[in-house]
Amino acid sequence: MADPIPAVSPQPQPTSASEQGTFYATTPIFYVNAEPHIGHAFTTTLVDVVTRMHRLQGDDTFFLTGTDEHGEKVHKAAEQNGMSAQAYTDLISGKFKHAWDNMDIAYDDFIRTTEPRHKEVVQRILQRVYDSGDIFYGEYSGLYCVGAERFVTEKELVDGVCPDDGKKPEHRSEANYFFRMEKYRLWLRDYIEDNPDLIRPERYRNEVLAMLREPIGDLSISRPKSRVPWGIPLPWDDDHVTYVWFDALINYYSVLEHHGTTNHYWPAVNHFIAKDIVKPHGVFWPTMLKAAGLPIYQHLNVHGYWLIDGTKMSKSRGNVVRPLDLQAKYGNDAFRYFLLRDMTFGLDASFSEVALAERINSDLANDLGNLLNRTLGMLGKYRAGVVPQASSEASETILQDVFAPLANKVSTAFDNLQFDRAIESVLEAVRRANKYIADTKPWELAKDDSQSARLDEVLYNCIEALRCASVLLEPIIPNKSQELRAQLGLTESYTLNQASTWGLTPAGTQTQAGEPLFPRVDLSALKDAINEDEDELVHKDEITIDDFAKLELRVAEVVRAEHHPKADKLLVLHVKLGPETRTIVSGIKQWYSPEELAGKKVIIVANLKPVKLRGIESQGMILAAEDADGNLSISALDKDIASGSEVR
RNA sequence: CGCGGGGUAGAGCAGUCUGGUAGCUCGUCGGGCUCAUAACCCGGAGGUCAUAGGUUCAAAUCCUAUCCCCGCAACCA
Repeated sequence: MADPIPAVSPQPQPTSASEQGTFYATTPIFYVNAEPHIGHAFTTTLVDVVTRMHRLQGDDTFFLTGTDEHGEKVHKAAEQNGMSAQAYTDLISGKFKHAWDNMDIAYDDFIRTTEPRHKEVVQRILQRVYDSGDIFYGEYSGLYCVGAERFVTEKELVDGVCPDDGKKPEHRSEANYFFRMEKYRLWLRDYIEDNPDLIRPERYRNEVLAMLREPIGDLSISRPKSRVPWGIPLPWDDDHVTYVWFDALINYYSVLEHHGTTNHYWPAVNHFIAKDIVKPHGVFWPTMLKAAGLPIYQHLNVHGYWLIDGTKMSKSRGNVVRPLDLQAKYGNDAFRYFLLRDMTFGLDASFSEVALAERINSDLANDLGNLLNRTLGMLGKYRAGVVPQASSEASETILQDVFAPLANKVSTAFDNLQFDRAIESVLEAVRRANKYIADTKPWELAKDDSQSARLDEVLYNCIEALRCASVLLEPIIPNKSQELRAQLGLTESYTLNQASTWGLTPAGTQTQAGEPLFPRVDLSALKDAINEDEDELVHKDEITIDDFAKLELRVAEVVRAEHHPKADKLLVLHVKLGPETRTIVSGIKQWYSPEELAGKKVIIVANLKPVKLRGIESQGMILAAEDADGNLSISALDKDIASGSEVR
């Protein structure tokens, strides 16, 4: 592999452990009841990167994303916004599309489940499964909560009443169609046992296997149109619409049907999802496919969550940094690089602006960007910016040897979902190139005319290292990779294979040194800014004395307190308010024990509309202060005063 | 006993499946270099691998128990 003679026309060869050929990758279709957030952005970016890597390998790829637009919640959200369901879904779906376009997401198709091309396929598959006898009509009878407009389970009930509205649910039965999912449970279990790579990483495979140890029941797949009008009608019964999964999951398949490429791409389908939807994708979807007589997907790849600043996102602080704003602030490429580099696939990772900035500085600015800068700097000074002819007899092949196995290594790591390691291996090579410059000392070679050929060789090696690194990182930082090569004077695109082939930059190429590829982020300024933000208070709109007069604040004496029987974080306080007694449910269990509250006088909001909390009515609210670190302290009175006294 | 993840250097993490010299990045300290974006290169310091017990010639890794942290879900009025 360490061929000292630069290859002139390398033969393309498979570079990866994965089969060359087709690669079909999907994100989930995102539900349109909220705008895109970091989670959506991550999955989509991930799939974009993976697809680009396969394209670089020469695979025929297809990348699908889209939006899930049916269902009760969408219907309601549209009503609340005073819009038709269609107009509402158009709006939100457009926001997703716009976000992806802004982030250089190169999807091949964007499916919306409200499109005719999708509906048609869903109905066809439903009919097929219905005809084969795996869908049956049943009365779903259960406890229906009118206030919440949904069925509740026995388990959910709190003291026999609905956890949502605190009223007793009524018995109701509803006609539903069911998919005989349980019938396929043991088949699926065996299938997963026989295909260890079906669900990855292993922890999620184990999780699905655990689900399959117990009966999974049959899956309700319809809702009466009278109650949920926004959905795909069942082909054999117009009074019912398809419910959630039988509609949504099929998108992965319906798009290929629409394009007539099912046979081509389907066998290579890779689903990428976050860990919250493992069950539908790991259990519902394969049994649905099986029942429809379709082959099972190749891989279900499950990633973890991005935690914001380690734990919580605090609404009370004005400084909550929204990750998608940072994408705009630091640029798509740096943002993508961070997302892929700083998460171990399958595990949760922590997102923070400082971590992002540190990653940019160390990897992209200091290592990669600076390598380009110093190389072009020397080339400009010593060779007028023209790529020299490297000697045909290389005296050393250090860098060449470092990059030679890299395409394979990166490709294999990608196949194993080890994106962070793939990136790290490229950066290792970049660091090696920086060391190479320190070791060979081109600035000294430049002073000695007899070393001219040696200097040519060293400079040429640096340029090749940069070219190769840019190709290897292209799926992750597509724009900056091209920019890097543009500075090298290279405009053509390369295959992954050519990232491990030395000598492809033609001698005589005129380089175009430009702005630093990734400017360094001023970390101390950033940290100062973050600290300042923390000190700044965010004020609400000014109110008048009349606004304030609406509040009825009173002194209440806690008679006794107890743990809420059905909640982790709530205490139930019995307070005396002058002649009255009241029950107040409060989320302060983490900070106060029932014993220490007894006898305390506190300030409460006395005219707050009562509400049931986990089954117990709360008739007021205790005033308490919470700081940025989550410490909580309830209001206290300076001197003893009669309970019931009004506070102004 | 709701589901799940984690505890490895000051910080962030890999390594655990498959036992065999505890590793990476950042930070820090010292040195070098001057082509470069206060960069880059070399070296040092810093670890009872959460705890206890067990298996083993050998345990971060396998087994048992315990403690602590976190996420999801249900409720912080």
